[in-house]
Amino acid sequence: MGAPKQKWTAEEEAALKAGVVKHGAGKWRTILKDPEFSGILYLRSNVDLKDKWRNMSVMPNALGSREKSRVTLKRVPVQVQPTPIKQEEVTTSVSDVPQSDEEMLDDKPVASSSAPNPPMQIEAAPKRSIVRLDDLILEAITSLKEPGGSNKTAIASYIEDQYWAPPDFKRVLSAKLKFLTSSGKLIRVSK
Amino acid sequence: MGAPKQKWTAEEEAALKAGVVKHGAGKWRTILKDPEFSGILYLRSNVDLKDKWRNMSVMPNALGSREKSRVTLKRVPVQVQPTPIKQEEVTTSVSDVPQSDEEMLDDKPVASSSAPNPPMQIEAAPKRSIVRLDDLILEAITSLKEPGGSNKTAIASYIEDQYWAPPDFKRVLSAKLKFLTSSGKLIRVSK
DNA sequence: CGCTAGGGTTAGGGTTCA
DNA sequence: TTGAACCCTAACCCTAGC
Repeated sequence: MGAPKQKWTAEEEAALKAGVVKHGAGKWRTILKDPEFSGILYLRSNVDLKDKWRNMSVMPNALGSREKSRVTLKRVPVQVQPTPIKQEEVTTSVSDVPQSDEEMLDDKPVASSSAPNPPMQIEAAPKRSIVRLDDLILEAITSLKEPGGSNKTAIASYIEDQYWAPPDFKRVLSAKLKFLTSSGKLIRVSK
Repeated sequence: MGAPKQKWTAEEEAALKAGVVKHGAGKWRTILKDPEFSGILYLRSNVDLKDKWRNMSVMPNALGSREKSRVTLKRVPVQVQPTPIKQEEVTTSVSDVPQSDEEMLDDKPVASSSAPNPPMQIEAAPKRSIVRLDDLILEAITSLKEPGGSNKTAIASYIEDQYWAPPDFKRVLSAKLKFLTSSGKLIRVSK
């Protein structure tokens, strides 16, 4: 058969994201021919880009499928243990951040009054926006391509320029960047 | 719950084998739709076929040759790797179609004049080796010192001789050389 | 033909269960 | 503990419509 199956690397994903920012989603052939990305994506086809973008855009499990109380429940067994946070894949640049991330974004007054004994599992489903923010930051940094790392302001400007941002976005971003850098997920953010 | 685990019968296994002989491994849906087998395999899905074939293909206690590194590579620790080339993961999505285009690059001698790709500033993650591959190519060319530049086969041989190379290394190298020459980073010299 | 969108299929890691 | 059976889904294929 043909190719054994090539997993996308973080580098390639970053290039694709940057390419979409620059040329727009749907301009796969254009992105591929852009010298800025061809060096990284030279092994991929325009269709590969399209497919990858499609499943990158699929948000983590859309809730709603209540028809299965399946596997997710299963992984509760050991919960008393002070198990260290499971390490994520290291090859990712700004990876999906494990739980301890909430500190800055969780202001939500989730009104779940009569919860007798809330199962404080590590498992939940909240951090959608957090993952998203990681992606945006990555996108900003890769697009800005400033030697030595981009500064906070530039990153904020970039994101606000490309997307709609909520009123307190700067505060959130600031906290996020602080977390990412202090935890070693981002090398450094100048200034 | 739903599926109590359906053991495969000898008849089903025979049908699967015959199906693979007739249509080839990987053509699971095709096998399933073939009237010759659908009467027997009607309880199975294409995925079932694939899984069963995988199980059947597992050789008894094969301490697989060079494939043992798979597990080791799964989760890369956070640190700079001192080892030479380790893992490449790439390939075009070209199927078994005779890409005459790519073959034309074969045997074309090349000489250097290169420039490395700029690394990204996001975190010292184990990055995949586009840069390293450039270095290896350069090393090969300079070491070989062939007047007029080295051809692709010689470069591949040199690298494979000096380092461990993944199974589809030649394809990767081929694509890389094609990119480097077409983008002007390597100058092709007529033999 | 080349390209993109979108549905369909496969490959391979992971999980469950006897 | 092991391996067969089954699940999840990224990666890849096929094809209609332009």
